[in-house]
Amino acid sequence: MKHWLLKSEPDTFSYSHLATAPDRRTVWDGVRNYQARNILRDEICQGDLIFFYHSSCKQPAIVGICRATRTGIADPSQFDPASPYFDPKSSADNPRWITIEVEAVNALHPAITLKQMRTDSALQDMALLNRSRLSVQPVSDQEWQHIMSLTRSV
DNA sequence: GCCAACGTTGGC
DNA sequence: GCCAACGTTGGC
Repeated sequence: MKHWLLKSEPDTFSYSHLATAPDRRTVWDGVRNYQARNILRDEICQGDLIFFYHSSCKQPAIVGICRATRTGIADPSQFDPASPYFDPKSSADNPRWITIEVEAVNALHPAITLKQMRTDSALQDMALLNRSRLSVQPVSDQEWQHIMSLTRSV
């Protein structure tokens, strides 16, 4: 099983939004970057565990864990003209944006802040620190285990 | 709000 | 296919 990291702006969709959603699940819509799409479409497998990261906020941090419950979903927002993520160049028989469904597993206490990760020698190769704009990222087994050792999931 | 990094668009 | 212009992300 591989590990991943998803970014979300908490003002838009926070970990607690996920944890209180019906079935604690949501379709991860709105990703419109091809590299991120390729990871969602080709690499994340059902059952994979994923860090939930809060970006563009006061304290950027990994705040929870979720699990990929379904894969290969055509992002419904690409077909919705009222959505900011509408893509007129996409079609139902050849959807451009493929995503996953995720389910909340646990919040992390404490959350692991970006600041803390930046100063942790075990985490210097993290994509988060080096490919900071990518909104769907791989997390190595070592990085995952290390971060888990710094916190407890509740 | 600023701005660096970097992805995308479109003219040529 | 190049690359300048432009748009977006996201930390600070």
